[in-house]
This record gives sequence, structure tokens and C-alpha cells, in this order.
Amino acid sequence: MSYTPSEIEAKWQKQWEEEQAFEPSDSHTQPKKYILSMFPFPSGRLHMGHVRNYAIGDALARYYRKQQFNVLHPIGWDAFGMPAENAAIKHGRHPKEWTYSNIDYMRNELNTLGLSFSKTREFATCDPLYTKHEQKFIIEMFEKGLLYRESTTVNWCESCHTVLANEQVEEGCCWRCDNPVELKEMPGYYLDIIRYADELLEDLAQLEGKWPSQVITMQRNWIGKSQGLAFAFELTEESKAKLGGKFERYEVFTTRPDTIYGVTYSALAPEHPITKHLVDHGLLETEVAEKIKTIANMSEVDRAKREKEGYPLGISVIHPLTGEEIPVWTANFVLASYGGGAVMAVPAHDERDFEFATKYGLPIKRVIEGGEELPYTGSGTLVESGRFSCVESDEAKIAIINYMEEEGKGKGTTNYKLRNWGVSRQRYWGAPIPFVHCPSCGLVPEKFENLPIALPDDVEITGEGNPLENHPTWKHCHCPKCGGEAVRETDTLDTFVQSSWYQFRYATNPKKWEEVGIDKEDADYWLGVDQYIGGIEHAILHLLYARFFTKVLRDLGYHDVDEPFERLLTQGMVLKDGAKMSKSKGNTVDPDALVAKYGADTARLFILFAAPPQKELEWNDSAVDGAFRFIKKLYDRKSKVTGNTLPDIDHGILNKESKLARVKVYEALQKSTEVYEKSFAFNTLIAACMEALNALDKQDDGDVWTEGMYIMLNLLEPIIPHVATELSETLFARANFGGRIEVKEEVFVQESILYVVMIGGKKRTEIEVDPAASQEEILALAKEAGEKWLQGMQVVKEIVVPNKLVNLAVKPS
RNA sequence: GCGGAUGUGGUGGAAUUGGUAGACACGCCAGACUUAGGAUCUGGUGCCUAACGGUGUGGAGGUUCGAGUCCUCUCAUCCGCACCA
Repeated sequence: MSYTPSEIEAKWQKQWEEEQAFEPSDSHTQPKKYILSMFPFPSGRLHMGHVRNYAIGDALARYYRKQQFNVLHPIGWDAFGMPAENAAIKHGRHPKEWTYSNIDYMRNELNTLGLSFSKTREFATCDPLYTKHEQKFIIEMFEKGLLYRESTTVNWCESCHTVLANEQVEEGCCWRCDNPVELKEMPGYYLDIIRYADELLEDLAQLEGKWPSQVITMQRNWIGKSQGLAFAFELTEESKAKLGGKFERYEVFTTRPDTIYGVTYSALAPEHPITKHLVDHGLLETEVAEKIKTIANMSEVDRAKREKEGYPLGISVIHPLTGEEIPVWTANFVLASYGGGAVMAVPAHDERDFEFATKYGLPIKRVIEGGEELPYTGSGTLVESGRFSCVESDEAKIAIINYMEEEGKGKGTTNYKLRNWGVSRQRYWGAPIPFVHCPSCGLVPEKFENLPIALPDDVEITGEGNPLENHPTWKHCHCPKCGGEAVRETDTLDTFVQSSWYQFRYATNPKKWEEVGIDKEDADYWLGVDQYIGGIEHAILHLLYARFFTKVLRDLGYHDVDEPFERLLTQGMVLKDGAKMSKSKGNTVDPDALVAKYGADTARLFILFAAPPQKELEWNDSAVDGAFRFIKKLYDRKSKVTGNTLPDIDHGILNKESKLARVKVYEALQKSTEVYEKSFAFNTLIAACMEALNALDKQDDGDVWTEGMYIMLNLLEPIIPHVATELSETLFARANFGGRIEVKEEVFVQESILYVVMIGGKKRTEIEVDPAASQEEILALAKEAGEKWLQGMQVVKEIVVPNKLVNLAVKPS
């Protein structure tokens, strides 16, 4: 009978469903593996990137299940978010209806791929039950002071009508819709991720070698820790008076306290309160004030692209060590969001300060020796630095910090580039932030017993404004504290909040889902995720947030896990015609069509064979044919099998071809452990199986065939589960899926060994050598075989590499 | 500019500690069979050469009996961050 994937696949998918074959055991005594592919957003249809992601995860889950591990391999839906609302605006569908019907469709698509997911642990993050527990976490974070509300300048995406976190701004544009981001002052909720910056940074060391180094570096840079000195510049009396006594001093931060004697001016961000005060109170020339306002309205990216620009503010500060008067400027290169929005400028030893000073003719004073030209940003001996002259930079940094601390003028400080995580979104399709604004009590969290604060279903989604804000009744409520009339918060949580703890939700036994968000015992058993698989695009966003949440939830007592994802594999993109598959480019390959034509096994085989998982995968239709051909051939060779169990084979009596076939089969078996547990180079394992099948085909021993198929089906089941299970069931009653198969070393023992003979570093000929031959015998044989090339030559060195080659180094005699 | 990665046939990609470069597959060429198929099977296929042989892992050096692999320099491509004081 020929290979009919549709029948075989439907049959086994049904059987797996009936057997509940992929549910983990509730027992916590067995060794476990938690294999997790990043959960999908229910956009409507699966794409090839999903197929790749889940094919990799499924291969690992199935492999470990076969090695007798208790395997958790769950799937769910990252279901809140903008596209649901866009669908509502465009097609008039309710986000909830759109989302859940997409989930139903995509769940079915996943089924046809034969993925071994747990069915009982599936959930969508928009389920009110999920929201309920999340809101509780958020309130607990508020009570711990980790969540706070503040009005500040935020990134605003006009097309998404919402605020974005710093991590969600890419090159000045919205990560989702690519619209330029604007700055806007508005209130919002923030999670104090900076409080965890040090731990997030330090624990990256634990992930070394287990996460791609690229991702670790990106996170390290994103956190951007730097150490230095923070100190205050005291305003001159005259300047204080000019500012109406509103300001006495302002703080600056420097990583180069050793250059402090080289300060020749100070610069404030255009948003700095002092700059604002001067602008707002007409203390600057109108023209200058206008220019400053223009800069302040520009996004950081726009500013970065422009030439340095600044204006003197007509005020001065006093140098804390020299007592000199220093002019204060405002400048477009000073960031409001870092280091207090103010800098000390040392043009001699900083490129930006130099550029600015040169443009505006400000003085430049060298205080570090070294380099021929200025600016010199390296280290060296201090000069013209008062009592610190002649000290080396490194020493001087410490000495100056110490001195400033003793004098009460400054403090050694750590600064981070990382900003606190803004989690409020002015959108409908998200988890409501469970707070109430009470005219008498202020900001009050909801009572736990009132959770979840669920979304109202009867909303009108027009794209204008926040539907929760516009809803006639939803936001009106009573204060949980005083009972008086109050107004509900209408902002919803960033969807990255949901994906920050889903790994714990899966681990929690579904029987407890109603009651608890995370079960401690379950979480401690299952976490960390042994292998996490997903796209590199989450290197910072999701992976940083999830690490942060893990630590916060640990400190709230929910579990004892420090890092959520033990090992991380970042899969490469799926390309066609050299570009990422996308609808707009029209270069997509539809997974459903592929499965319909070839079956899921071929789709999975091709995807794992075409490239190592970490690399980009270029789609190739005819290579898909090749994968299909291999499965057909494998299926066809079932007729060669003569026994129903692993046979005992007397290796000695076999002919050469059969011996070679066994070598190939066992080589594949040897390779499989390393591939499934370490390298994930499925392409090489599949190649090894192809070699084995080719070698089996060149011989006709029934036992060798039986053994070969017995082993190969075991190795291939994680990759092509339907056809492998079908064959294994018919041929071996699935006995070959029982556990690890032992490698028979005797197969690798050879009667003679092929040595390559190299003369003068070049391959010249080959010799067959008895395995027992001594080094002298091998050399004698090699010289005899290589006589032709040795004439007129003198052998100056003889090298024998056991089982490999002989190299004779020669020179003309 | 800073940081990270990658460069191997026509293509995707293989190559323990440095030890026969190009496994496996696609494509291509030739042939067989034929119920004429986008089927199956057999053989060939890095480049130059009629052949002997030479040459070959982005480029240039170096270490070594021996380098895709190690070292130095250099070029190209991709990705991330981007005035972080």
C-alpha cells in the first residue's frame, strides 16, 4: 500500500486525542522536562514561522517523553491586543468574538500538524479567569510600591492611540505599526523594573552558554548600568534671584569624575524644570524661547539626527571644587530621561561636549594627559586638577568620589539606561488596571473579592478614544475604601504583562486554576522552562519583562524560581525569495495548503531539514518534494522488515554492505542524543537517517533491515510522528518507542582501516591496514604505496594519526 | 560610532581535540523503465585541464608535518543599540 498521509495523520491525531497522550503526570516525583514554544497571538491563521517554532518544540517534547520524562508541553493564546480592536473597527466584529473564533480556527490548524500539546492546560490571556489573577498580582505590586502612577512625558503612538513603553519604540517608531512616536505628557502606571536592574543584570551570568550570547548582550546593553558620581551644581546668587528663588541647585551625573576640573560649562535638557521655568516666565529672548520649545517638541530620534544645538540660559553655577563660575546652557543632546536631564560638560575629554563647545566658542580645558589631539576620551594622568593633579584616572575617579562624599558635595552613584516599564494603555482590548479614583481617598486598589474587573461586552469600538472611557456606566463605581462614588481606571494593561507570567500558569495544575494564579509547589517542580523556543525579536521586550516578573512574583511568595527560562533557542526567520514571508510582499506559503498537499510529516521534516533551527530558512518548493520522497521511501521499505523485535545479529557473518548499513544506522543513533539534547541540529540527524536508509537499500539482509527500521523510526518519531508511529505500530507494536536504545559498539569494529597517505601535506593515495598493525608496519605500507611520490625525496618527518592518516614530510634529497 | 554574528559548489547546508573539504538534500547532466509521470531506478556533478596534474572554504599574512577550524590584519553582509554624560 502506498503512503497516504491524510489517512495516517487523521488516524493518529484521533487516537492521540482519545488516549490523552500528551498530558503530563500530576506526580512530582518523576524527572521532568518543560518544553515551551512562545505562544501565538491569535491573528487568524498560522504562518510558517509558527510551524517552525512548534515543530522544533514538538520534536524536543516527543523526544523527552520517549526517554521517560514527565513532559509539560503546553500551548495557549496571547490574546489581548490591538489587532482585535482593528478588526472591530474595520469589519465591525467584536474583539472578543474575533479573538475566540480565531483561536478555534488556529487550534484546529495546530491539530493537523500533530503537535503533542497538553489539551487541559490551554488558556487564552483574555479569559476573565486569567485577568482575575493578574489583577491580584498588580495590586500586590502596588502595595509593595512596585507599581505607581505618575504623570510624565511618554511615548505616544497616534495611530495606535496609546502610550508605548521604551522597549516598544524602535528607531523612534511604534514597534507594531511603525508610526513615528510623539512625546506627550500624561499620567500612567509604571512598574519599577529599575529596582530589579541589578539582579536582572547579574543573573544574566547564569544564562551564559544556555541563551544565545547575542540576547544576553542585548539585555546587558539595554539595562546599561554605569557607575559614577552624582553631585549638585549650586546656582550663583544672581541666578537664584533670576529664577525667583524657585531653584537652589540641580543634580548632574558623570562617569568621569576624574575630568571634573575640566568642566567649562553645564547643559540642561530642554525639558529640564529650570529650562522650562525660564521659557515659561519670559526670562529668555522670545526667539530663543521659541527655539527651545521646538527642540522640546522633537522626539529623541529626531534630535539625535540633528546637529548639536543649544542656547545660553543666562544663568551660572558654581564649580563644586574650584568655586569658579560656570555658564549654563540648554542643549538638544542632553536627554531628559537620563541622569537628571543635566550634564557637566568637559569638552576636552568628551566628544559631544567638544563638538558643542567648538560650535559655540566655549572654552576647552585639558585635564588628562594623553592623546595628541582633543577631545581625548581615554585615561591618563590628571593635570591642572588641584590636589588631584598627577594622579592616574582610575585612582582619581575613586579619590574624587570619596572626597566629594566626605565634603557632602556628592555621592558615588549607579545609573541605568533602563527606564521603568510603563504598563498602561488607552485601549479597550486588554486587562483593566484594577484601580479606582476616589475624590476623597485618591487612588485605591480594588478588593480582591471583586476581581476580576472584567471588560464590558457592550462597547462601541470606533477607533476614536478609549471605549472604556466612553462607556456610559462601566467606569462609575464605589470606592472600595470609603464606599463613596468613584471612577474606575479606564486604562488597560500592556499585553506584555500577560506574557510575563504565562509560563507559571501552564505549570499550575488546571484543577487549581480557579483558586490560585500560580501554585507554588507546581511552579517549583516545573520551572524553569528547560527549553524555551521563539523568535529573536523578543530578545529584549518579552524576555526581559518575563525575567522581571519572575523575580517579582518570587518576592511576592508565589514560587522560588529566579530565572524563568533555563535555556533559550532563538529560531531563525522563514524566508522566501530572500525576504521574510509577508502578505504584503505576496511571498507566503500557506501551512494549510502544504499540509493538504503533502501531509504534516513532510512539512515538519522539510522545516527541520532545510536549515539548523537558529538560522534563517529559505523556502524551497522542490526541497519539500525531496522531504516527501524520503518519507515515501521509508514507508515503502516496511516490506523489507522480517521480524517484529530488535534482532540479535551476528555481525561477523554479514557481507560488507550489510555491515556498512549497520554502521550508518548506529551512527545515526549515536548522533541523536547530542542533537536532541544539545545542538538541535536536526538537519544533521535527518541527513544521518537518510544515509542509513541509503546504505540499507544497498543490501538485503532482513535482520539488518529490521534493526535499521526499528532504530530509525525511534529516531524520527519526534520529527515525523504520524508515519513513524504508523510504521512502528504495524511492525513492532511500538516496542521501539519504549526508551533509549543502546548503541552496539561491536558494529563499529572494523576488519581493516583505510588510511590516507599524505606526502608533503598533500593527499596522494590510500592504504588498507589491519587494525592491529603497528606504527612501523603502517609507515612501511604507506612508503610502499607512495613510492612514486617519494622518489628523489628525503623523508624528514613521519606522522601517523591513528585510524586516520599518515603524513610524510619530505624535502628534496 | 558602539556591540554581536556570519562569510564553504549553481542552491540549502555537512565537516570531535587542527587530520581525506563539500556528507545529506535540492538543482543540473546522462541513461534505464514505462500504464508517458512534476513517477521510479542507475550513474555523474567544486573549479581549471584532453589527460597527468593543478587549484579550492571572502581577501592578505602567520603558526604547524598538516588550517574551513588557531593567531594577526583586512573586506563584505546581516542584526541590535544609537548623543546614556
